[in-house]
Amino acid sequence: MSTSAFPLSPHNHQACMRETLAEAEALAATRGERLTPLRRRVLEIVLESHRPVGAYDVLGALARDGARPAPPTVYRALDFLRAQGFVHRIDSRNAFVACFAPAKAHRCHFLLCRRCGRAAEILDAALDQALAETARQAGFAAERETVEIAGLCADCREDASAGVGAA
Amino acid sequence: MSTSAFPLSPHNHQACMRETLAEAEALAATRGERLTPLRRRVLEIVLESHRPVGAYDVLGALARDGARPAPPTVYRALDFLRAQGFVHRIDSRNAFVACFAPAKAHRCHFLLCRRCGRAAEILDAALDQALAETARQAGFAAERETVEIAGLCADCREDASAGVGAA
DNA sequence: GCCGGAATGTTATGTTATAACAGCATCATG
DNA sequence: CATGATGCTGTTATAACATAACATTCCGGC
Repeated sequence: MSTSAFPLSPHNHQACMRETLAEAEALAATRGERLTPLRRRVLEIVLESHRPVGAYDVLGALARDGARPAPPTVYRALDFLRAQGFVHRIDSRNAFVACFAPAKAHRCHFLLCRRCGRAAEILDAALDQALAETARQAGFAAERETVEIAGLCADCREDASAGVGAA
Repeated sequence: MSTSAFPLSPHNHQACMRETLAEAEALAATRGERLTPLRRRVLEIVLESHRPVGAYDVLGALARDGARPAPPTVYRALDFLRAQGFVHRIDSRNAFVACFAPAKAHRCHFLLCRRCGRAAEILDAALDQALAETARQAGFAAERETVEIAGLCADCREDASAGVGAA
């Protein structure tokens, strides 16, 4: 019954990934940018969950593919994907999460569940407005924002209270 | 003429430091916590500017004092100071900044100027409210927030436009 | 003096990220 | 086809940030 920004827990993630990947490919083509096999593979790896993954986790996944790239290879691919808005960085975790709506221009604000580990992108006009107003009042020219709210998502709150005892 | 959250540029920083340090000492005493010489010295080092400093910068400063502590010493002191609210962590920079109002309970939201490097703490009820409302709508139980807005502070905007040409 | 807990010291290592340069692929153009 | 420009990837090395695990010391209360 929650109006959660998180994906429904048992959603069809295969379809979710496939569609997002297709969207990224279309966007890259439109922009004349090259979503090379390596970049595409890195994006797939990050898309595999709705949880932030570390650069070295990506490195590990590539290693399991058989390639044995060094860190710069991964960081370069991630830099490209970030520049395209296909992936966002979670500063409070030194990790990266896929964007599941790369076509929409948006600010990158997140909810991070400490229990299930999922990251949800927030799209909230009132919050955007409040941030803009805060900067304006200080005479500050905002260029980039890091907004990450950590806590418990709706699903995990329910599970936790169910686990403790009375519903 | 800006209502800047940043300190006035040529403020009396000696007094600023001294007062904040005294406030921290009083708070620690009240709480029965021990602001030892090491912790106090680390706090002084972080207080020396309104810019975030890295843990290894602190380490360097301690080394110049003559002590040669290893990283855990610095991280432990910083952990203590953070727990007391005397220092905050800037996630987007892996760095630490002093709190100049440690007695006031507050959420830790920052403006970060990319030109002068200063960090300003934001105290904005409307922003707090918007963040709370965003979480509430998602059924999310917020526990900690990282809010860091990077850009140009009012002083640096003026300098930059002055530098370019017409005032 | 002695004990217990907190603080600090010490050693080693884990984790995240980038600099610098080499090699190779792709493609437009002569 | 040769050529050179550009951009992508590979490789080596190292920088920057952070913590685990255990030893020692400090300090107050008894």
